[in-house]
Amino acid sequence: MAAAITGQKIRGIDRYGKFITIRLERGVLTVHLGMTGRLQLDAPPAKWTHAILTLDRGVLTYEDARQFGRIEYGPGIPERVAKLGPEPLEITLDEFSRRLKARHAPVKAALLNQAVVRGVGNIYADEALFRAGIHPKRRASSLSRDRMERLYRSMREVLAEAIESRGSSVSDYVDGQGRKGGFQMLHRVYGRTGEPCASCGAPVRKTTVAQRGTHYCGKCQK
DNA sequence: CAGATCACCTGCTTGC
DNA sequence: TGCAAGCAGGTGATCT
Repeated sequence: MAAAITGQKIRGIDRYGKFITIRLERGVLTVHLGMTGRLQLDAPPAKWTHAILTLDRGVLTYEDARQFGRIEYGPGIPERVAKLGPEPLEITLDEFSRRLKARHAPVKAALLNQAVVRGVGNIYADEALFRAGIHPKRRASSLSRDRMERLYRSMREVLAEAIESRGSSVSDYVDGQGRKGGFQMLHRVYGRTGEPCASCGAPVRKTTVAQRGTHYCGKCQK
């Protein structure tokens, strides 16, 4: 990969779901941060730095303690990435409804499934379901038209607000400039197990859906 | 084919 | 204090 990309200019940087795509002159670097990956400019090499890209101005490093992330290089984005579902901030309500209606899995599992929509992760699935008043284990196909619309709006609202707050720093997340995000302050259920629900006061509960920790209000979410 | 389960890793917190 | 277990922003392979 080093030999293939050396000397190429960076033509643009975009995002595709949870993937970061760095467009070069003859190919594309496709990056996924996994759980603990970080792309940083001018950060000194550390214990878990796996890639060092020397640029004309500065050094771009990839650091990842858990090593769940990856960097791929090819003529375009990989096929398995290209065929993921639509962007949640671009999809229409009708298309969103069609896709969820086709899923028998718990609605939270469907939201996390990147083939359904691309980009919704564990925090934002929990937060969107809370705002929509929908129980995470309810079958996606069982959602009424009204609930489907509430979930659609909540998902987009949560993502837009999280982006505005530059993400959620639950433990160690920092952006490319090394700054922590601020959305964790606005989480209503994620990481708030046992605390009173912001809406009704009942304690926030925690369960498991699709092998992921799942936070919800048993009283507000049906 | 959709859905469920497990595997991949390190590091931090919790409980005995 | 020490140590084992449990848990964490996510996919991807492999089962049923």
